[in-house]
Amino acid sequence: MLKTLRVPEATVTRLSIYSRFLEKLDKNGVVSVSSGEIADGVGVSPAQVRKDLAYFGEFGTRGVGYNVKDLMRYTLKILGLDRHWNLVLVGAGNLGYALCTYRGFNERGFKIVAVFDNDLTKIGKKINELEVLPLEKMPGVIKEHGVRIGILATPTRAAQDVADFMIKNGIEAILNFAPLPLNLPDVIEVRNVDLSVKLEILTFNLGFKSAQNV
Amino acid sequence: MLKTLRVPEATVTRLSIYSRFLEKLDKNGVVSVSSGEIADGVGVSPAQVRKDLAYFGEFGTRGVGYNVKDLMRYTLKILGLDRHWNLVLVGAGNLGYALCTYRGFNERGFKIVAVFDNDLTKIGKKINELEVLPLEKMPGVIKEHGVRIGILATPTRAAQDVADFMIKNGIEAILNFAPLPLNLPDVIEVRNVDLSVKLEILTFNLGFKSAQNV
DNA sequence: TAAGGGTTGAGATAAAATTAACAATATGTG
DNA sequence: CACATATTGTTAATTTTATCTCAACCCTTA
Repeated sequence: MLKTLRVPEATVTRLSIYSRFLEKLDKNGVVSVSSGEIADGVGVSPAQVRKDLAYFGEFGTRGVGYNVKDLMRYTLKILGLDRHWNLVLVGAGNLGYALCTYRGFNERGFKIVAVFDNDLTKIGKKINELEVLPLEKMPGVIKEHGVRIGILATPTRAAQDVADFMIKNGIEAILNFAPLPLNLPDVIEVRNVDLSVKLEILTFNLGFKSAQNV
Repeated sequence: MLKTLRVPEATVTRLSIYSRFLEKLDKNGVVSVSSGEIADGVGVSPAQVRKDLAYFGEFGTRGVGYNVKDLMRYTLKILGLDRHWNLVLVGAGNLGYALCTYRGFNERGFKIVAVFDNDLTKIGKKINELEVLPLEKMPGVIKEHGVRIGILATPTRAAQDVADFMIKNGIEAILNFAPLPLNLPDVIEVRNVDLSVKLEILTFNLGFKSAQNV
């Protein structure tokens, strides 16, 4: 069914944005939408929207546009969000705490089922209804909850070891918040969320702007 | 001096990665490095490293490579990190708290000088040595500390209004953690850190992988 | 039913980014 | 010094991504 050959990652990223925008439209009772309206809503071109969708099929009606609810469901399905995903998180520091309590994950069907840390002062503490567990409990949790994705929110120095440990226990994909390039087998999907990189894009652009004015 | 015409954003992103890698090499006492070693270290191709650097000048020596300390300084300078940047942060929730205490910002020369929130239960509380202030105090803080960049870590519903308020008070660039597209003047630099988008890239890829196997 | 306006999907075109190739240059060795 | 090896910077080729264009199609209205 998926006629996907190779989908640019930028397309997947935008699809995620489209789908959230469509959810908002749907919540507001909007029934039909055009590529131009989606484009305006999320800040891309209408052609881009249509091209992105074209990787996966034909979802609209010529002369009419797209049915909001249908397109929302299609996009969610394409992203693999027509189901729930159980996650594990390692690192019960401030960032780990924030991620555990982040509403945005739940809204998209993600559930953190366990939090791990090796810091004895953190083990046993509660984050919402979750108790912080020692790393050694991870294998059991992964099996029990069918976890395929792990979130890495440890200090930088621990990140590589923890990532290796996750993989040894069957984790297939890692969302990495530690600011270092992980060295992992190619079959493992890794995406980095580097909190300061985007800040540095801002400072680069501000600096460039100043230079232009001189 | 900068022979910059138009630099791809991906190049700036990688530059940020390179510069952190170079800092690590420097800390480890490494004096000289080749584009191939940088490439291996951060997971890109050697040609990519050289091309990226070529946007900004000639920093290496043919047949030899790059001086680590020099290249580190050049990359930091290009990114605008040869100075300190004062930031303001709005939203004293769990994410705001985590960002305030995030070491990675400090390490790169960023300093959050004030935290704002309009939630009366949060105003007055302390995050490290910073007191959470009401939004109305922002104009003064921005002027006093020469703040040009704001971090937005509010709930989604408040994000647009807060962004408008920041801009009205002179903020030129925003790092937005709220999962919605902000509608702002073109002169304002905005970058979004969407915590769940990258998770959705992972689920997309996991789903796609399964599909391939069928 | 015919005409006009709107919108998609897809192929053609253009632009941008990445990779490859190689001349130029440095170092080390006999 | 001559030669072999290493590595950059730059140009060209390739690949990838985005934009443009327009036929096909839907809907409304007369």
